[in-house]
Amino acid sequence: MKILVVDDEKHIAELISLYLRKEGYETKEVNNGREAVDVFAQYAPHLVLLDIMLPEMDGYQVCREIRRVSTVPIIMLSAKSETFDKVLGLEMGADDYIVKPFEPKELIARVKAVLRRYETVTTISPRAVVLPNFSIDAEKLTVIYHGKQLELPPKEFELLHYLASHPGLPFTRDRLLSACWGYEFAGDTRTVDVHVKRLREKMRKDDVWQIKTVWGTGYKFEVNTP
Amino acid sequence: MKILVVDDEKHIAELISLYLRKEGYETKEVNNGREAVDVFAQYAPHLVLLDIMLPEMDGYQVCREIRRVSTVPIIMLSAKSETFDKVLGLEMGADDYIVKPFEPKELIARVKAVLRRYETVTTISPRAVVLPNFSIDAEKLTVIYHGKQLELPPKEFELLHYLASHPGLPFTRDRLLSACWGYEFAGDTRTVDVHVKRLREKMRKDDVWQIKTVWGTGYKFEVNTP
DNA sequence: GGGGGTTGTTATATGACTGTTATGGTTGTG
DNA sequence: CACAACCATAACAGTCATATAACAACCCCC
Repeated sequence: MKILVVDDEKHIAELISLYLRKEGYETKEVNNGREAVDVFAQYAPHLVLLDIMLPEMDGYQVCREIRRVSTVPIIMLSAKSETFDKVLGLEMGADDYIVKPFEPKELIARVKAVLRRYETVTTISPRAVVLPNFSIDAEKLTVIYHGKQLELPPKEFELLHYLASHPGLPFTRDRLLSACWGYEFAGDTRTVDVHVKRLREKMRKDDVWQIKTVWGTGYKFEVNTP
Repeated sequence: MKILVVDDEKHIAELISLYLRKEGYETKEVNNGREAVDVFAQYAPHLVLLDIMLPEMDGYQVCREIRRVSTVPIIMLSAKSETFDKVLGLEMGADDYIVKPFEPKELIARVKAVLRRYETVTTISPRAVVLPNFSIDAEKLTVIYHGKQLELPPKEFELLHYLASHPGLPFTRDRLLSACWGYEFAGDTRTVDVHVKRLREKMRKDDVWQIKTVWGTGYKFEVNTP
């Protein structure tokens, strides 16, 4: 389980990291808001610990940005002296919050609780897809790929989005045609091949995912989990 | 400060309006959901008071529709008898909620609280757009562009303002037409193209932002963040 | 009424995207 | 190992969305 720790005070971020690593989590630390958003897309963590007070972009804004593309659980952090608005935090999509200073125990307990809660909820239909160096924002109709914003033509976007929304599942060409082109599409099924090719040549070979050919059936979006 | 009051019972809407006007707010009242969404786009209020039970489209749906295009604060209203789902309301992006019947005092207090919170937190208000060498003041209806005050025709201004208020989000021509022209506009969608062209030729190519064409969809305002 | 500026429409040009086809390569099968 | 079925690729052509330009209608303020 990967956790992204966002705090402008380096030693605090490191301290938190330490607690989490002790519990077997993998962590990454960043110290400002903009970086948090960027690193989030690259790192694709399973949980985000997010301080409110940050340079450049505050925690609420970071939270909202992340929520644009992901339903990843977020825990907000705030110093006791800062006024933390719970309603606002929840509105922006935070899952829980912790007031600093906190006991290591409490931190771990909340992290575990949120992850447990999240586990049960997110099995269905993500409107946005997030993987390391790859995320799809269905609302903005864009793909963030290795830090760059990729603008794909409509059909390619739909196809990639559909496949990526159902990782591991193979689809027949007919299925893909009716899903992305519509039922009334009467053309050749080779059309799908061509679009897959076009997608493939825009993507690197060394990603953790790829569009695989399922011989005799069609295609699937596969994520390697090493 | 403009407040949009949405309630299907006319006399209740009027009553609420009365309280608010007494406090110096400008108000507009509508009595059903669909109208609320349309009027919202035209009226561009600073806050929305939104009843849950509405004909045609309930308050949750209206809330979601508004959240598609704006971060304006929204306060939900519900009769005590109705089951108001707080979580659902917050998920849809509401900022607060009030149970009817309520004291005028309470209403005003919450309105003020939400507006205050909103003011302090959102560094970029959707009513004013600020970027390097480019800022829009929606109150004064002016654009400051590379140090000069640019006088744009009304329609061009509204279009630019609407797009710039939602950076990164693509809009269909129909959506732009109803947002900037009003829902009664019956003309051709090509109208939008022409206005975009006119805006583009008034702007430099080397700005940090631009109006981008989203093929198959419409247009978006994009800010480059290198 | 006349003139400048604004707005909406239309026709044409341009170009992006899409689908088809042909060819050659790959995979599985007997 | 040969064959058939299937798939990858490239190139082409068609289609559709958008850009552009030119015109017509409108408004409003003198």
